[in-house]
Amino acid sequence: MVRVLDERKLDVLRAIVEDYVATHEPVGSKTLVDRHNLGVSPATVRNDMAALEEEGYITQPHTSAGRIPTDAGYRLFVDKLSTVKSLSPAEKKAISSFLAGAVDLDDVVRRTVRLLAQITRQVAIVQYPTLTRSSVRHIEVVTMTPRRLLLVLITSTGRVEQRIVETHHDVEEQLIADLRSRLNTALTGQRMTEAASALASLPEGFSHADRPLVAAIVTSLLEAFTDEGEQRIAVGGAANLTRYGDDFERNVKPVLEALEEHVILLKLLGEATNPQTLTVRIGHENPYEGLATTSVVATGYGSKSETLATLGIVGPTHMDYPSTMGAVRAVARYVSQILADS
Amino acid sequence: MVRVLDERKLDVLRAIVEDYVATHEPVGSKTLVDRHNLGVSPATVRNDMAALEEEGYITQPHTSAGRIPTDAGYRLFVDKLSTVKSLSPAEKKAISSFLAGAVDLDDVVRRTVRLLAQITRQVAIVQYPTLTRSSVRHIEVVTMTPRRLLLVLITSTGRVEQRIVETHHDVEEQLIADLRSRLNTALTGQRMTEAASALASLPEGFSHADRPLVAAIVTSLLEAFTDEGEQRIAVGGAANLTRYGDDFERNVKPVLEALEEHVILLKLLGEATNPQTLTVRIGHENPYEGLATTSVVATGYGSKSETLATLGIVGPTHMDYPSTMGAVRAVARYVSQILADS
DNA sequence: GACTGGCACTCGAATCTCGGGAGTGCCAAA
DNA sequence: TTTGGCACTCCCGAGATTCGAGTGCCAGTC
Repeated sequence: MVRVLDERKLDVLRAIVEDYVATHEPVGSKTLVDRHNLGVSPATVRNDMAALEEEGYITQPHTSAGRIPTDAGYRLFVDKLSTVKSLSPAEKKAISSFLAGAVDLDDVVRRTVRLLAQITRQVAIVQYPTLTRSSVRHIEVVTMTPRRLLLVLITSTGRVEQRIVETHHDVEEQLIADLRSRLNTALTGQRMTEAASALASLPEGFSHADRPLVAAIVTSLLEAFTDEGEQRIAVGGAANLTRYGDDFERNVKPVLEALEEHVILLKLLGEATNPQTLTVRIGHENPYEGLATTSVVATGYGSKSETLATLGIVGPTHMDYPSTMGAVRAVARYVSQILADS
Repeated sequence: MVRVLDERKLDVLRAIVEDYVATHEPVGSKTLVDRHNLGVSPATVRNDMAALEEEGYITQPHTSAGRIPTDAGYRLFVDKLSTVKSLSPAEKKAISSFLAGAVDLDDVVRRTVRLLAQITRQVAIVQYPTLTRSSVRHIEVVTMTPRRLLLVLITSTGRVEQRIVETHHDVEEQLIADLRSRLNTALTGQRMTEAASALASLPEGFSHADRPLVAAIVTSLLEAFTDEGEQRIAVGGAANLTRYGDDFERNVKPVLEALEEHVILLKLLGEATNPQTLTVRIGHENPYEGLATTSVVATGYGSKSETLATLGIVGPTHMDYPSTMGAVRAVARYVSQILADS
């Protein structure tokens, strides 16, 4: 009965999505025919619209209004009806030179967030490279006060992690030096997971008296290795939330709240995919109530063989998917490239 | 002619401010007399109101509406008519225990922002301790690749600053070790400003061939010492912007934009005052257009003798000043205390 | 069978009207 | 100087009305 594949019906859906994204107003059959040259009459379009509504791709805010796409409509649009839009050479140039100016990892992330927010005109989210996927570059032990040590962990990705360890007795410089050299001998170059297990046998090499201190340090480092000290995330472009239109309370507030909860953000970004694959979550597909009118476009970044972390944007469901996806993909690629050079 | 000091007139102003802050609605003479026991008739209050309006402390949104305070009105209220409200013992306890759980400087700042936003229900801003006011605890030089060095600067306040230095030739481990020890001998314990000048003579101790590298490192460190690598700032509680009422575009958007521009934020926070003094900037007093309906409450934190940095909140001019000021002051004190213990 | 023009119908958005009421300013009296 | 009285202003909200974009359906044409 229902012709699933009807070329023109899909054209109509595409036109509706494009129009609605551009105007943010329900689109009617007449307008549609005027604006896009579909080569058929409004009446015909109306028939198709009725069918599309029947199938759940579009809906009417109220009788006698135009149609707007449903989440399912956007989904179909993204999956079948659109192609990711590449950036212009000028834009690519701008991205690459802007990122190239970064002085350290923090700076790379900060710049990336800024850039992504600016290009997409949406809220940008960038996760810092995960610790577990990198290896130990160096461990430093610094005496702050005689009873307080600062551990500094430097990873292969350039990330610096710090932990404070309190002791019950004054610690001698000699012991610190010893610790420092043993830690580095044992751990440098190891991947985080391996390093964690290598730590276990560390206390053995020390005198009985020093064991408690060493144990405390081991605990602290383990914590650092296993990312227990939360994932770091950078957010930018919150001012773009203005673009949501009105109904601030319902649309914008939940997003602002989510942006402050890194746990939620991580869920939104989802499992890191490789840089070739874009994840798009539309409206209700998001694992967080309150983002019913919000979509997430995310992708992983890192080397070809290994994804370091995820970045993406958050915006209203009625965003320009082809351009946004293109921008996210491009930025992810350039960041990967910059990091690969390190 | 104009009696500048009229006790009752000030009472009326106080009542207007308090009422308006509570209800966010223009307040009329009748309501005012009902709600606060002023002991006079509405007619009398009306006379006072007319005078207050004449003097520029209150205004009418339109004829035949109640009055709302002007910026000048809030200013007078803050300066003369209100006393900073202390927190309850329970709240103090909560603050102190929440902050005590912090594991490092970053964590202290993150927790502070969160706390401040939560207590005041406003947007919180916390500046990281300024580098220039702290001293060098330790400098670490790490080889990342043979031609790429990572400098890690650890300050007395526990802040960790990193810089990458590229070289033209491979660098030998021996040289690195030499550098590390000389840097630390020369700089450890020095204040940033002194350290900067001590750096100048560093290259002298090295062979001619090594000079370029040492010079590059010196440049990089100087940059780090002098805070050129921008001030770090943490922001939280943006979701509280909902509290502004409507007119999103005019009130909320500029604030969101300002929050992303650290340069602007620094100006807003203003010169660090000592922890005893609260700075309040009301509406147009702010050095940034677009914050006409916004006030800033800020104060410094750090030790008694020395202010490390500034923290504060940003909110609508019609905020509850006594409570907000109390909260900001309290948080600043507790943070100072936590940091002093380090 | 697919498309089209025509037509009656629906219903939200914008405009208007209008009365109620909160609030004001002014004045004369206490 | 304070107060009660009073006329006046003007915002706000509740209908009432109009307007028009958009729809669904149907009969006619290719």
